[in-house]
Amino acid sequence: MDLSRMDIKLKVGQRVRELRKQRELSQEGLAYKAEVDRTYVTDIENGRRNVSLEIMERLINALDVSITEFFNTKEFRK
Amino acid sequence: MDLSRMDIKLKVGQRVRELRKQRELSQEGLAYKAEVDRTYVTDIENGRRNVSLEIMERLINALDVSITEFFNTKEFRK
DNA sequence: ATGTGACTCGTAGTCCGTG
DNA sequence: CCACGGACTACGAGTCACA
Repeated sequence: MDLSRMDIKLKVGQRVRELRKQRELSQEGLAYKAEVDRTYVTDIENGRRNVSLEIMERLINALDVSITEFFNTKEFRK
Repeated sequence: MDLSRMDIKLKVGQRVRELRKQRELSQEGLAYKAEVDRTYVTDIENGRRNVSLEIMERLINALDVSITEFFNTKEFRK
């Protein structure tokens, strides 16, 4: 898979899923912590939503990671 | 200034401005490269807009920096 | 427990100006 | 060159029934 050409929504979605699983959270659990709808998390993880900064912040906080860490993977390094 | 409590929109706005000035671009020049509206860049830099991922990607590309690097500052490390 | 289509409603994002 | 405002359109936020 060519990471450099993958859509940013997909990259973010995969990163959310990766971190969520590391924390052993369900989509429902993450949704609760981030105060968003369960089905919205599904959409985000599957790259179907063009999320805004404020939602990103809530997800990242709920995943208990810094913004820097969230984007510190090879997928985001181009 | 307490960086940890500063809103993500303000942090992003400041980072855009910082990188834009390093590149010696005007807001208009950046807007042109990122294919967004001139007035929208003003609002973003001043932390008034809740930008989406796709617009973020366009701005970051226009600033010629990776996503990882964009968020790799102490403001985003919490 | 996750995924999907179809919604409503507010705001993201554009375009016209001003000082 | 930048900040700001008004008016507009497109799309993100947020929810639901159903699978």
